[in-house]
Amino acid sequence: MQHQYQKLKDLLKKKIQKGTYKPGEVLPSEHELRAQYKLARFTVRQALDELVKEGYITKHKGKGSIVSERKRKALGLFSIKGFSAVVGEAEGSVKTVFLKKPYKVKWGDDFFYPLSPEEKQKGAICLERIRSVNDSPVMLEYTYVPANEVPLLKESDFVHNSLFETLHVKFNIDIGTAEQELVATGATREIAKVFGIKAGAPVLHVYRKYHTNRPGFFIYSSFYCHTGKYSIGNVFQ
Amino acid sequence: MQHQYQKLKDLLKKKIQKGTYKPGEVLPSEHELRAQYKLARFTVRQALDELVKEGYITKHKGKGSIVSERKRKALGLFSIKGFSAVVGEAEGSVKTVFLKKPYKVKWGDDFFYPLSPEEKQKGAICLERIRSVNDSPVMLEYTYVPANEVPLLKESDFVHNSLFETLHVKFNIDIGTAEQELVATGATREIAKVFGIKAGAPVLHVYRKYHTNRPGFFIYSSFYCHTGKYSIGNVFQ
DNA sequence: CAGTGGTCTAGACCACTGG
DNA sequence: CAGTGGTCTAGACCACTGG
Repeated sequence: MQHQYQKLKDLLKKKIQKGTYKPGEVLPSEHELRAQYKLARFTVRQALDELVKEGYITKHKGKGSIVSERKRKALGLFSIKGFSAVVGEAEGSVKTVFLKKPYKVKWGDDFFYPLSPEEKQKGAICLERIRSVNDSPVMLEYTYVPANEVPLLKESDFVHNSLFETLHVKFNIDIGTAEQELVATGATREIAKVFGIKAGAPVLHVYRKYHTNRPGFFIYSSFYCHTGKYSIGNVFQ
Repeated sequence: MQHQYQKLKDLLKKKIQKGTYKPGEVLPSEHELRAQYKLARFTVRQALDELVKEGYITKHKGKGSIVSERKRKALGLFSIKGFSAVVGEAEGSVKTVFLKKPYKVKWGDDFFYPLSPEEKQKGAICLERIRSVNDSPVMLEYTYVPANEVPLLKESDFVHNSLFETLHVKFNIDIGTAEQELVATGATREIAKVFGIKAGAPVLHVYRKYHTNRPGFFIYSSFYCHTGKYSIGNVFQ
C-alpha cells in the first residue's frame, strides 16, 4: 500500500505533466490541499517537498508553490542540453540501445570502486548500453548490477527499457543517493568509433555508485560521454 | 535567532566532527534526543534529515542513525579523490589562491547562462581563483557574483578564504541547489599553462548556476578541472 | 520482544509577500 | 491586511531490525 503523501505527490505530478497546472502558475496552497484531500498539513508538505526535490515545483514563503518551467529530458540521472548555447536549446528524443545481451561477469580487484566480500563473491550482471540524442550517440555506459539479487538477463525483462524503473516496479528497489567521479580523458579507438570522433578527442568519463534502499546493495556504472554536441547536466544539493 | 532544529543540527555536527560520535556508531535515537533536548520529535527529525542531506549520517529503519565514514575534503561543492585508484586514496591539503583581485565586469550576451535584465544591468564581480591539492593545481575557476547585492572587492573581505562561508556569515545568503553542465574539452594554451599540461590535453569544463535563498540572486561559475592526478567527485539526489 | 525510524493527525505561532 | 509557507508541539500507529 502506498503512503498518503506518495499518492498526493503522484496525483499532483500527473496534473503538472498533463498541464492542469502550468509552468509559472501557483499550486493550490498547502491549506487548500489539506482541506481538499482531507490530510494533515504535514502530509501535504511531505508530498510537496518531494516535488521540490524532483524539480517539479519551487516553494516561496508568503507566495506559494510555483510550477517549474518544463523539466529537461533525463539521461540517467543526468539531463542533456543542446550545447551550442549550453542552455535553452531544445532537447531531442533520447534513445537507449543495448549493445549486447546483459551478461554475467566476475568483478576483479581492479574494479573502480572497492567492493565488499559479499559483492565480490556474487559477481555482477553487466549491461552495455548506448544512449543517443536525435540519433547521435552521447553516452556509452557499462552498468554493473550485483548478481543473485535480481535476475535480469534478458532485454525483455526491462520495463520501458529503463533499469531503474524495472528495479522499482519489479523488485521494489529504489535509488537513494549516488556518488560520482568525473575525469576528462582522451577517447580510445573503440570509444571514438562509437561516437564518430577522432581517437584521443576529449570525452567525459564518469564513475558512479548508486545507493539503494536495500542495505549492502549498490549499483555501479562507468560511462563515457561525448560532449561535443550536447553537454551533460545535473542538479544537486 | 536560529531555529531549534538548526541548533540541534549544529550541535550534533560538532559532536561528530570532534569524534564524540565516531563513524559507524549509532547516534542517540530520535526519542532520546527528543527527551534530552526537550523538543518535539518533528524538530529532532528535521535536524537529523539535514545531517543526512549533508552526508554526516545515514538513517536505518529499526536500527537508528549511523555516523558516516569521514567526509571527503570539499572542493567547491565537489570533493576530490586521489585518482590512481579513483577511490580510497588519501586526500591532500586543498588551497585556494586568487589569481588577481576581484574586479567588476559587465556581462555580455554571450554569457553561458541566460541572465535577467536586472542581472545584466547590475553587472558582476568576477573572482579568478586557482585551487590546488598538494600544491598541484586542479581547478581554475571564474566565479561571477552579481554586483550591488554584495560589496566584495578585497581578498580580505573573505572569511576563511571561502566565498560561500562569507556570503553566509556576512550577508545571510545561503546556497540552495546548483545546476551544472559538464563538457570535456581540450585545454587552451593558457589553461594548459596553469595546470602544467600540454595544450589540447583533455580537461573538464563545468558551467554552474547556484540558487540562493535570496530571490533572483544567483551565482555563476565557469571552471576547468585537470583530472589527471585527482578526479572530481560529487554526491547527489 | 523492546526499540527504532517512517508516516500521520490536529492543532499553533511566526515571518514573509502582495495588495 | 489576509494568505502563504516555515517552524514547532504532543501525541499516535506502523513496519522493520535484532536479540
